[in-house]
Amino acid sequence: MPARPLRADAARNRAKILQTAEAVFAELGTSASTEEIARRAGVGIGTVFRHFPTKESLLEAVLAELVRGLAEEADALLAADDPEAAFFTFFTGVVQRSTAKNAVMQALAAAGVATATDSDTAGRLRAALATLLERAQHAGAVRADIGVREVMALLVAASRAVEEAPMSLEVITSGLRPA
Amino acid sequence: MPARPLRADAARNRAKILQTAEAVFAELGTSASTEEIARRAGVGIGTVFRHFPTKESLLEAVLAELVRGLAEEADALLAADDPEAAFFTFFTGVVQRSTAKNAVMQALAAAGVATATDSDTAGRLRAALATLLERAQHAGAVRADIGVREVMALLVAASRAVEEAPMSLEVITSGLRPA
DNA sequence: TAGGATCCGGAGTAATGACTCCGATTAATC
DNA sequence: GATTAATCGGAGTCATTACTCCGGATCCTA
Repeated sequence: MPARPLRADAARNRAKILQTAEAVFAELGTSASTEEIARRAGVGIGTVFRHFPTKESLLEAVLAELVRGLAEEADALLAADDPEAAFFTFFTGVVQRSTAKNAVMQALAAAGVATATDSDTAGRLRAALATLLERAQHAGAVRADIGVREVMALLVAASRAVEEAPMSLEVITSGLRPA
Repeated sequence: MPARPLRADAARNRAKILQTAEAVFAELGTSASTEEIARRAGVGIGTVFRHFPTKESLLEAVLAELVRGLAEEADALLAADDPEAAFFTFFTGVVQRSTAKNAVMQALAAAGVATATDSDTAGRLRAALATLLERAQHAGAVRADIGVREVMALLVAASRAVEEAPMSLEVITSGLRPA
């Protein structure tokens, strides 16, 4: 993306910071200090702020990474044969894997997804999810009166609830099925 | 509760602070500053800290108030005839009324309810909710494989999801019904 | 209504956290 | 290996907050 490619050490640090930030935000919440992230990443604070001039921009970058992962997953499932399995695999998969990522998921919800992430990726996720949903609805596996918006809200809700009571996921997915 | 009753102005201020704090936490999140609360309540910062020596203690007090309200509501519904209506009235009522209180609800969930509140009130809520749930389950209106823990987790989850997508409440309550 | 106990207000303190700056360091190029 | 431009590290700045302290205001009692 930048006109000149990053120097080797710069690229290494940038990746390390991003990866560490994701872990720290997940563990300590989005209010974790930038210094903590720098320490764990093994770099100076200055380095963090050169790559991400603002704490918010760092959060956005982490979010973008997350959304990209989700989008890839959804894309992959578009090829599946069984629309019901595809949809519910995505749903439960995301929820179960996000057990530790709730702080970020929360920020994701608050930011409305689209605004915080580069809209290409967010759009891809949204589009893939929309297709998964439509197919599942068409196959009669998911109630017809909800949209992508509801599914995303319920994804976030389920992710949190599952931490408190794992059975919640079952309740929510069962609620997604036609009455 | 205190050996000596509070002076009139002290009692007035205490109540005003509690009430203001609930509103501010709901509007700005639990990270809202104590000064903001003091300003809106029309008292000095010192006054806030005399009544609640710690910000955390203030949050706990607000939480206790909230839980007390919920407990009363649940108690009131114990007298109802129709177990199904009683349970779902409580559930949807709490969710819809909590639209603005999510920050506190969240803290409530994080604190595990029982720890943060004086356990009497929390216990009362828990007991009343347990009864509502059991009766509804006995009447075949709610799936039998969940407990109070799940219901509370889903209450919080639904409260958040409803803000993003109102239809989510429908999905979750429908998931609570037997398969 | 006077006296004393209680309570109030808000300037001040200490700690924390986001962000800046620049001398030291390192990677790319010859 | 020498040069230079990009990058790094972390001490320092500024703003924000939770919390303290005490002179003055307010309430209760006799």
